[in-house]
Amino acid sequence: MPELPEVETIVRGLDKLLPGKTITGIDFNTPKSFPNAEEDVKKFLVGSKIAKVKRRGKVIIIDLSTDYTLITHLKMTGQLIYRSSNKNFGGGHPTDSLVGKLPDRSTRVVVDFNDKTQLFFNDQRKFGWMRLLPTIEVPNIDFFKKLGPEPLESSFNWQDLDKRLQRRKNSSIKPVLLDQTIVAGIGNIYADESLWMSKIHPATQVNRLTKNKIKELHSNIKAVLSLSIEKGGSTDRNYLNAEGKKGSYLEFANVFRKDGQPCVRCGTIMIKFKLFGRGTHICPKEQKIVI
DNA sequence: CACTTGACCTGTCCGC
DNA sequence: TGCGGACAGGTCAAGT
Repeated sequence: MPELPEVETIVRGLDKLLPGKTITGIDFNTPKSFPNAEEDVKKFLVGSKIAKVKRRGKVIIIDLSTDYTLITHLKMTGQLIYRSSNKNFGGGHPTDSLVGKLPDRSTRVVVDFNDKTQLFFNDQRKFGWMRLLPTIEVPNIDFFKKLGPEPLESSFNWQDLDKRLQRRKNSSIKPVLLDQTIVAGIGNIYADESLWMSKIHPATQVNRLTKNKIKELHSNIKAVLSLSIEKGGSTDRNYLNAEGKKGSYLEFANVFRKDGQPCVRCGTIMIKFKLFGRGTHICPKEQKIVI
């Protein structure tokens, strides 16, 4: 589910809501979703205060005031939803979020705070996880060690992208964009969108891309991710932000889930097909494979 | 090593 | 309505 813009939206929401709160309890019963031993988690977590919520790539990092950190990967269907109270739900209160009463059957973890508010980690497909680890260990986990640069940092220039893409010069561009060790945070939606904007066929070999195309792709990746953050991310089916609300980026998408509709640039009917196991959307006229 | 495929899960949608 | 199959935004491990 969530890619960089969705994770960024959740993080911004949680960072406004959580810092300063003290954890008074935590409950989880799906070992896959929280692999630490329950007694360790309770011992190290209960009584500590939330210091800061941030992210790296698609991983959410919740720093505690102790030497511990809670990290979460939402994978396809994970949600982190904060609730100040359940008592208004089901009654149609105008400020209610779009989810119903929590916990529900996909709730994997519940964190309780001192002011009676709660954080729910919901994950229908159980691909996601939450882990508690010493803060000093966070940069050492495999995922972070191999992770590529943050595409929205101003230091990430087109030459960086070029150099990293060339490590996979015989591969098609789309799976390379999805590879988190090349660039962090791009997923299926924003790969399709940035390739459409750059008029690049997703199966094009990296070594067939001109420097100008890579320059264009670099700037379009930044543009697409920034616009989506501005719109609160993409809600296709599962995604909700920290307050349980949807994102509206898909209303502004040009190609993702737009198969059967005319391309806004040239009017050609856009198509969807499977590429390396992923649903892939293109304008068949403007995105041609360069041989 | 570079590259591709399948597995991990559950829910939903579509065609018969 | 029921049933089987395909599909879903992400990563890994295992295969070639």
